[in-house]
Amino acid sequence: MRFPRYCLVIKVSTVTVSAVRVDLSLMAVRLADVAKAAGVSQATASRVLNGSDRRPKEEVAVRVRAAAEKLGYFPNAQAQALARSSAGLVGLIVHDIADPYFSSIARGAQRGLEGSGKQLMLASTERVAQAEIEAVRSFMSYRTDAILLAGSRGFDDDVLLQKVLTTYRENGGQVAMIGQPLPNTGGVHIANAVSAAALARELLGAGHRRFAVLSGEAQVTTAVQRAEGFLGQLSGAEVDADAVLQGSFTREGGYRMMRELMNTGIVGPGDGDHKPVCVFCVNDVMALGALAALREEGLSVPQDVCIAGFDDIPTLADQYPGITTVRLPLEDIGRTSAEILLDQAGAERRITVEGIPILRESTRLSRA
Amino acid sequence: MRFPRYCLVIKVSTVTVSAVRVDLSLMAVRLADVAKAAGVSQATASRVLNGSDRRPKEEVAVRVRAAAEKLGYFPNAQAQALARSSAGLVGLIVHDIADPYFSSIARGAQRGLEGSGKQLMLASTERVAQAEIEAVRSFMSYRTDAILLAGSRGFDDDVLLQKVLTTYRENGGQVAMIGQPLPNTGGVHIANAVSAAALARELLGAGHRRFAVLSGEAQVTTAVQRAEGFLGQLSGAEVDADAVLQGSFTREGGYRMMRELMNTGIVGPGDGDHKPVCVFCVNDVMALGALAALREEGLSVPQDVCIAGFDDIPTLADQYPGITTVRLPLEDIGRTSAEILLDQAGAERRITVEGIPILRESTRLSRA
DNA sequence: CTGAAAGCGCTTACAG
DNA sequence: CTGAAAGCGCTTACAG
Repeated sequence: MRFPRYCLVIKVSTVTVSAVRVDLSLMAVRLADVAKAAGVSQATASRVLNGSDRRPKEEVAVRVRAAAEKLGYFPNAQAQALARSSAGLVGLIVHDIADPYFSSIARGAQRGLEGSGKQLMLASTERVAQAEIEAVRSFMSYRTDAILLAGSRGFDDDVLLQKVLTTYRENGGQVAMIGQPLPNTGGVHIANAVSAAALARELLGAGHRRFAVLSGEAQVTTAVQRAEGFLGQLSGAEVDADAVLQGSFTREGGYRMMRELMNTGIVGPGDGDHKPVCVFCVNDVMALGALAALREEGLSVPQDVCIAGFDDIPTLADQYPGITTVRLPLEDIGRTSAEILLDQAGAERRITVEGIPILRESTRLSRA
Repeated sequence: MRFPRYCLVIKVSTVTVSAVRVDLSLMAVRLADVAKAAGVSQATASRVLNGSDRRPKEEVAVRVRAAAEKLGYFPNAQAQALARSSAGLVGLIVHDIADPYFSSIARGAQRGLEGSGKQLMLASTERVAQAEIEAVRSFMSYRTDAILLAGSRGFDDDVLLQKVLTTYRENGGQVAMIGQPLPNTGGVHIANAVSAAALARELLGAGHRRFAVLSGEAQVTTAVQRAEGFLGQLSGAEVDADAVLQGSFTREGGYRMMRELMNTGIVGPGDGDHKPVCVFCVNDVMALGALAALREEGLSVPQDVCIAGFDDIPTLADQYPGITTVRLPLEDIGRTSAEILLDQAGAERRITVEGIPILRESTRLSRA
């Protein structure tokens, strides 16, 4: 948005004559214009309009507000940011805004910011580590008051990421992580291992004895923790998984690994004698991909194969049969982390949330 | 992010001694610091670092870049915005970022901005007209270069919204609409009526003769246009819809209206003699809600009832049976509208996209 | 090619 | 309570 510099404000209004619109406004109204119109100093106008501990006399305030209203004054947030050394901005970094996991969190974050006067800047990094770091840099340039980082990250990226975040914090920026925590960083931590273990316990309790696990890349901490938590619980019950695969932490990854499970014969049409294998996918999106592979082969859930995910993304509400998962209060998580950031004192506050296993049709055993 | 004002930069670095980290950096590095370190004027440093038509000598440039790198300089985007009268920001306003329709568009918009150096500001308005206007005001304050408005809006809100957008444009801001166009506004226009008519044509061609339409609020232009386009095509074929309901343009709305359809007996278990009713929901989310209602009553799709939506949100890929819909290239739409904004000359450019009917299982007729 | 200086639109000690 | 003035960190004519 470009505002010409040297010109007088004639009048801010639009005159419509038939189909012809004559535009009379030439530039944005500045605080100085409002002050002049109200017959006060710029300092006073600022105090009336944009908040201050000093409260001008009500009579003056009324005049200023009237002038601002009449001229259509909008404070220039950039100038305010510069003068105040605070931009009123919060940056949110997600892997993919089109992924329901992240868009739910984003919605929560947006809600958490409501009424705070802060605006959200969004960066969707497409899971590229470099893009994530670029996003942090950009947010630093914009002097965002805080940065919210959502999603699991790998060990390797951490060095660079941490370095830049450290710089950010040294300059007074706040950081909150969602999901996987980074050292010295507050936010909402998801108890992946424990929650996955709870799911395994429920599944065992429901009578399952045959399992497979579809996990994500070895560097994706979240994937690893979920898989390990799940497997740990199994071995505690003296149960071994038939297979543990490792692939991409995405829908496509779930699809491919399930295909592999079918190719190797670990998963196939039920013979009525054995219990179906219960396949734990370390996130819901992967479970959806796995399901697509099963459907292509005409295998039915839960008769031939049982399936479980993790996250309880909103998409699952429309799945039929219902898919067993671990419920995470995604929107709340987003909201809470925004609130943590807003709460100055809570800079280092860290909250841990445990997921709740939800057993649905997809893991229902027909025979005891 | 708060930067203390009166202090010297000692050194920007982090010394790690075993587990103890000693923080030596005290404030953000300014351009003046870099200039001094490199032994040049601030003007020269600016030209080297932040772009300009004037190109300083390479030897000097090298020195400046080295100093910037060494000190860890980050340009202050707010100051740049103030000096340049351009913030490098694009505002995106959606109804609900957690809705796949909007999050797909958001992803596209983000991609369209990639490499342009522009950052995205996001506002999710929860379908509250007032929030939408507030978002525009806020974006105006931040002097965003452009605003992208996604989603259908009602007639009533338009007056206020248009007024504020007009002010915005008068100050040089660009505006693009996605979906429903506003007068004098460029962007990506969705040909709702035509596309819905095309769907009706396909459905008729597939042998359907009994229809019901679940539409959105009367003020939601998109809903009205889709319903009318669909019905218009039917009457052209001398077919009357059994029912046309009007409710909320949401998943919940679809659910309720389908319940009503069942209560009034318009939709029910197939008797094998009649063709099932084909229910057209004016968007996919509504179709999903309608489907949920059908499942609760144990009705099957497409045997008892056929169903069709509109949008082809990514969620549909995981529906089984597949749901007939009208495909909109959501991500492309977002990307294109961002590109339109980036293209200065194209301020008033308007692109129209037609949806493509995709017939899937949910409308398959078993008998010819 | 390079630098001194004004200006972007605000806020906020500091005086009055 | 109110105002004059300096300052926030940049960019960019304007001279040299």
